[in-house]
Amino acid sequence: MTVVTRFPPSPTGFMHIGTARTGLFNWLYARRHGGKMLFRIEDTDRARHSEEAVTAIVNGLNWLGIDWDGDIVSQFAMADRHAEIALELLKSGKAYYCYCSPEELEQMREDAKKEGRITFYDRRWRDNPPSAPPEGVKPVIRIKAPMSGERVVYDKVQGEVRVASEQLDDFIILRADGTPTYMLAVVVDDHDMGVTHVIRGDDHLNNTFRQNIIYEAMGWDIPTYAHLPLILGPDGVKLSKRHGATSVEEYRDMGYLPEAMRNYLLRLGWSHGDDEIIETDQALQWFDLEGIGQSASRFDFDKLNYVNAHYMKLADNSRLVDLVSDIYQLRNINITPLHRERLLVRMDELKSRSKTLVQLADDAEFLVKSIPYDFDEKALAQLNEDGKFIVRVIRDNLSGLDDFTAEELETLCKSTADYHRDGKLGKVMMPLRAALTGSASSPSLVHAMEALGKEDVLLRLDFALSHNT
RNA sequence: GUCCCCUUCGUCUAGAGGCCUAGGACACAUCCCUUUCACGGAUGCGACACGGGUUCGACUCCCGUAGGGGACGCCA
Repeated sequence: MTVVTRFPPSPTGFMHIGTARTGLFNWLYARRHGGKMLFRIEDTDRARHSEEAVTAIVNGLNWLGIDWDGDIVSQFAMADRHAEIALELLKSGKAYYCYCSPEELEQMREDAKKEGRITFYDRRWRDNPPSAPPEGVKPVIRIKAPMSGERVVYDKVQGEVRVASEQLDDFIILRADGTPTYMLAVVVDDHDMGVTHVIRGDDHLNNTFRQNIIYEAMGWDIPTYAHLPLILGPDGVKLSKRHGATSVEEYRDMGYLPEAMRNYLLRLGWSHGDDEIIETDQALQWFDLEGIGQSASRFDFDKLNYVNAHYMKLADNSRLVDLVSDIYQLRNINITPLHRERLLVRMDELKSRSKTLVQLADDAEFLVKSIPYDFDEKALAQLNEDGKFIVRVIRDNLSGLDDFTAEELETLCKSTADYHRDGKLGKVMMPLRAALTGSASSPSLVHAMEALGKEDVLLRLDFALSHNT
C-alpha cells in the first residue's frame, strides 16, 4: 500500500510554525516511503476562505522547500459529496434529523456543565422524537454515536487511547443550511483522497474518536493516526503572537535559512539518537513515526540560532550575498556590483561570525555604506586626539604602499604600533576601526580594508578625520 | 468543571529492567586563541516531579498525588 499523507491547513492568513512542522512531518513521511502528500484547504466554513490566506500558506511551503502532489483541493468545493454521505447515513438509519433550537441546545449545554459532563446533547430526536417536526424549522443531521462501551484509538505516537462511549455525543455532521461540518468533511475527504496516514496536531486526538464513528458507519478503513504533541512558547504556554513570532514568514524575515528551519523543526519533537544536525537528505532516509516524542516541547531561539549558524557556514556564498542584499534593499541601501563583490570576497569570514542573516547584514553593513556615515558612541570615544593622531599616521603612510593587500596593511599597522604605541596593536587598530566602520567592532580590519580598496579607505579616513568628534 | 494526553539537566532530547557514577546538543561559567566583536577549541555546572508497589534489581513496568498541556460549537 502506498503511503498517502495530507497537509490540511485552515486558511487563517499565515502559516503557524506548528502547522509548518506538521507539514514537514507529513512531507518527510510521504517522501521517505515513496508516497504522496496531498494539500487540502480546510475551508468548510467559507466565510474564512480567502485567496490571500491560501497564497500565504503556499509561500510558506515554498520557502521551506516542501512540495506536494496534485492540485490544492478546496474542501468547500466538495460540499455536495459531503451532503450525499450525510444523506446516505440518514437512509441507513445511522444518522437522524434533529430539530433542536439554539435555545434548547444552550439550555442543555448549561445543564451539562452543571452536572460536569463533557457531552450535552440529550439525543431527544434520536429514536423516539418527542413530537412531530416543528413547522418551518430546518433540521441538522446528527450521527448516532454508540451509547455504551468503550472506544479506542490506536495512535502511533500516543499508543492506545481509550474513552468511554458516554463521553461522545451525537454530533452534527450536516448543518441546517445543508453544509457539512468539519468532522464529516475531513473523514469523507480523507477517505476519497485515499489518505492512509493522518499525521496532525495533538489537539485533534479527541476528535479522532468522533471521526472514527463516521468511518465505521460508512464501513471505511480507518487510517493510521499519529498525533504530534504541540509546540509551546519558551514560557511553556501555547505558542502565540505575544511570543513574538508564530508564522514562518516572520522567521524568514528574522534571517533564518529554510534548511535550518527544517532541521530545527524536525528535532523539535522528533529524534534519531543523539543526532542534532540532520540535513534534509538524511532526514528523508531516517524519518519515522517511532521517533516522535510524546510530550509538548518549547520553542528555543538559542538552539534555532545555533542550527542556523551551522547552515549559514555551509551555505553558498553568492546565495548569501543575494539574501543579504535583499535585507539591505529593505534598509534602503542601494547595492551596487562593487558592493556585491566586496561582500562576496569577505563572505567566508562574514558567514562564520553570525547566527542569522540579519546579524550578518549588520556585521557587514560598513562594507556597503557610503560617506557620510554615523559613528556610534564607542567609535567616537576611539576618535579622540590620540586616536585621530594614529588615524592620520596610517592615512599618510597608506599612499606609500605598493600593494594594497591585507598582508601589507597588517605590516604597516604593526610597524605603526611599534613606533608610536609601544607595540600595542590594539591602540592602532581600534581608532582605525572606528574611523572606517563607525563602530568599535567589525570583522578583520585589514581584510576589510583590502576589500574596500585604497580609494575608499582614503576617503573614509579623511571623512573621519574631518568629522567633528 | 468533565474527559484525554504528557512529565529525564534552564531548554531540546538519548534511554525499550541490570550497559546509568544517567549520554548528547543548546544555553551558562572559566580558560585558550585574538587588533575589536564574534567564530572556533578545551574544561566545568547541571536532570530521572513526588509517594507507593512489582522485581534479586527500576529512569525504564503498575497505581496514586502534584504539575503542565489539550479537547469539550450548526469553528476548523
